[in-house]
Amino acid sequence: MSESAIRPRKEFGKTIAADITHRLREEIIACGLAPGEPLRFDVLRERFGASFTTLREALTALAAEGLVDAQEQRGFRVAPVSRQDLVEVTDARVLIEVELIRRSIERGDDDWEIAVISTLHRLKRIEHRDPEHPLRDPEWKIAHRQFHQALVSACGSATLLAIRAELFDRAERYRHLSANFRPRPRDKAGEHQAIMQAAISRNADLAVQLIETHIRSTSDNVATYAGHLLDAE
Amino acid sequence: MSESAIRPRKEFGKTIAADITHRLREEIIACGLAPGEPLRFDVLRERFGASFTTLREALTALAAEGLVDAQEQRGFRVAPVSRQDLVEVTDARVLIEVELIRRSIERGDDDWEIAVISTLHRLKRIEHRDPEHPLRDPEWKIAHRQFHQALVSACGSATLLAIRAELFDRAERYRHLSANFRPRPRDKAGEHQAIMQAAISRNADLAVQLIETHIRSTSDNVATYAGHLLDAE
DNA sequence: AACGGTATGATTTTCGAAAATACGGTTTTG
DNA sequence: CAAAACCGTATTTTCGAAAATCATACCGTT
Repeated sequence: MSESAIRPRKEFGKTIAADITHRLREEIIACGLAPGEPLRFDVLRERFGASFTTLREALTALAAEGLVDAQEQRGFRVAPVSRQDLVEVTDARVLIEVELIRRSIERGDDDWEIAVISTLHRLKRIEHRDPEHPLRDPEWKIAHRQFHQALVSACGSATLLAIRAELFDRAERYRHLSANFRPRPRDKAGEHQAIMQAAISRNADLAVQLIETHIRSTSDNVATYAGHLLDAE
Repeated sequence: MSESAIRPRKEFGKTIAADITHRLREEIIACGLAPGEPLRFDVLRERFGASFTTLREALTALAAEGLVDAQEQRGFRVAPVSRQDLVEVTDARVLIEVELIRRSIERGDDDWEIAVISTLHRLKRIEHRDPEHPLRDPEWKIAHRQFHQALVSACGSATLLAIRAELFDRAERYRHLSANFRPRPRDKAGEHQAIMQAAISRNADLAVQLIETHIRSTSDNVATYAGHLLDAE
């Protein structure tokens, strides 16, 4: 039953507003819309084919997520980037992700172990198939996100998971920002493997330490190779 | 120059949407709109005097804050309450607030100390003036919020402060929920005083312990006296 | 009576026009 | 000459009507 010909757009979610929100979010994270760039309605209207009101709703939602900056009576713009913001996001991620990993290792059942193992497996297969700059590959991005999501999925708190997801998105935008200037991705595959093993063997202290290093070194990488973009604002 | 006759409403923020968002948030927190209650546009339209679109924008923003539940194609409703949600909110608050108190005590300067002392002073004066159920007094609510805000204000992370503020709002709704059934407020004044002293004397471990107890006992109170409302959903 | 499908009314969602506001360049005034 | 006031344009913000969708009651069939 192919409905793809019937519904022209609206790939995600039932309402147009939810779909636009999703597409805008993706585009901001991927830096297809540059940080600080003004988001004028005429432009968005043409680009996304939705009306003022619908776009406004999407922008409002993204403003609450921290990806868009709303200036009352003066429109919206893509949230600017800065060293300070990168530090804050990294810091908050460590605080929360560390706690969620601990809880997941404490509470995770068989399904959790299976999810962690299988998402890592898919991630590795994608990396093997195409070992170059992974951020350019949408499939890698999804698989990477799902592996990290699986790791914390057994924490038992939807509230903290939602907060974590927002911070993950904000951090991923910084990764994209530096992707064009980074010489070579470091050994992420190995790190992911080690994190998985620590988690499955219920070695919470080790998993926590690995995750913290993983997050911080990614952030350091961004600060190093995209530094010129962070100060220019 | 009294403009109050010119602009009929719009007390907070420049745009109507921001104002409606603010008023709706207050009303949901104060349980003037009951948890789970459907938010139909006709009703809201009459109550707040704004158009569909403007209301929709406000509801979208509040949905991102976790105070409103958006069901695609089936409208909005006030976010439901539950024991599970109360536990999650309490838990997340402890995790974050404890960390922010530590950082504030570490980094707070003279202005921070002054803010902590003066906000507590105002809170105590209001309590002294009118020592009965404080949640009914809007001034007490504001002063109470400002004291707790001041305590963490020197943490240095706008990102974490924003998350903390959302969780504070969600927790305050639960406090209102149980306010009508609680026999007598316990000795909050004394707790606040002790927290202030621990913070000012830079005794981080003590301050952290007091804050955690403060948050958890408030939550326990809610669970005890509003338990019937939490299970009924 | 039970079931499935359909028409009807209620409600949400989307749209583009209209009003309100900000921006930039020009003139006016002290 | 500098600063303030003005005016036209660009842009955002708000509105209510129109389209889309959902919920319910109704009807015919088994």
